[in-house]
Amino acid sequence: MAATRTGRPRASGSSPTGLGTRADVLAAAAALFGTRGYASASTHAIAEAAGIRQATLYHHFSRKQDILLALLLDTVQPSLDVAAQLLARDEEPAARLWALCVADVTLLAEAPHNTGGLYLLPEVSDAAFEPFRERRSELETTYRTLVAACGVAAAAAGASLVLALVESVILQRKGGQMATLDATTIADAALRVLDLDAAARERAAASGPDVLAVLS
Amino acid sequence: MAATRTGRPRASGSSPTGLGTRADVLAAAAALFGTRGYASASTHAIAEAAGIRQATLYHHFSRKQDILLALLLDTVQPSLDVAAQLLARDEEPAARLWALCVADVTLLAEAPHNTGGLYLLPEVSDAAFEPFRERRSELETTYRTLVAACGVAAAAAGASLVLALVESVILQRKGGQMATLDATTIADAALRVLDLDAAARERAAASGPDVLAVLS
DNA sequence: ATTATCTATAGATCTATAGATAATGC
DNA sequence: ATTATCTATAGATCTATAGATAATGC
Repeated sequence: MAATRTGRPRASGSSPTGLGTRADVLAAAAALFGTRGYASASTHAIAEAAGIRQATLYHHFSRKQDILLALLLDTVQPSLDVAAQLLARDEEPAARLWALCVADVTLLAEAPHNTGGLYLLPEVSDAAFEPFRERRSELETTYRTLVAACGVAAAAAGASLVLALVESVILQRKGGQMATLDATTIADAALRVLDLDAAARERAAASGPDVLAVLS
Repeated sequence: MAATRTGRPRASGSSPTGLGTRADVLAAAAALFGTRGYASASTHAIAEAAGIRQATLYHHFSRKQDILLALLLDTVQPSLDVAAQLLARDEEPAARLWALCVADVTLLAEAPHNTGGLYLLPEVSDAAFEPFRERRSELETTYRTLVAACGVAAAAAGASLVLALVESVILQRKGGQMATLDATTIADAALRVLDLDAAARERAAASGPDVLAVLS
């Protein structure tokens, strides 16, 4: 059964991830883009970390930019999926926002190689990454919608602050510090930032875990 | 009086900033590092934007890294100055923390070319930028000290969240959106994140502007 | 004489393509 | 025959240095 693969074998070693060459390249690139930067992470260095020769990259990705684009899309998609589910439900908005924060913090905290931080690369403003920026913008819209539904007047400003708290995990990981903040701590903080009253915050934090539990 | 400068004249035009070549280079580099990234901003592109030839850069900076280092240090220094002054005063900690937040948000919001965001470049983890990282770490320590003095038990976690709110200005500017959040809004949010009681927050926000006013 | 600029370039990359090779699949 | 890898390389960079040049200062 063990899928024997077609094609010339690698010169040295085998798939570091054990998930195939595409996954090897993505993992290697995620690590290098995050630590050295996009342009400084050469296709040669990525290939070496992936256990293949430089030119073999181009059998899987036609341009270097496609590697970063794939990483960005793979990272934002799970957040978008959670956001879409929460937007469609009818629990209290504050409870759903709390659940969204917990889910996103968890995704960011547990993603290998801190891929959540890749969107901070200046190169992401390049036209090639527009498909990512569009989805990222959808995610922000969901935050804004939920914040508005919580009764916050300045929803855009509130959503910015909430997102800043959620993404503080990225900065924590970048700093190399142990993530001392757990997801619920940040979600609780988000509700305080929005200045919801104590009763509403307690209800949200109490029912939030149930909302989280129904997500697929 | 108009200081006629020595040295061969430029081939084309004159100092874009009007503040001399070093300032021209720093301004050009700040813009390009922020929009294209460190490695992708070639010394040729920086020089061109500064109105000089590529090789002339090296009369002012001996390595490309020194340009980024100068930008990073110039950006963090004013924050450190404010932080040191506030740490030495004896007003209520919450009022001083509020003032620090307002001062830092203002610096980040008004800095030309969003230089505050340069510390997010992956290349900053290189050994060459250790002098910056050390000062940056001092700034974080000041936040942590003030947060602890506010009576917050988890001071490190609290300081992380407060810094995330302050630095949300950087992300706002990166997104190209108009900065809809003003400094006091963010400082108020910081006190809520720390879960200070309403009376303490009101006192801090009331006396914060006076603390801010005495800073030199 | 000193300074800040310039032109020219060496040497070291780095991306992407061309074409060969070594497996499996039919 | 198809596939995934390999080797080799063209062409385009990019950083930093060497040395010339055109100003002012003494």
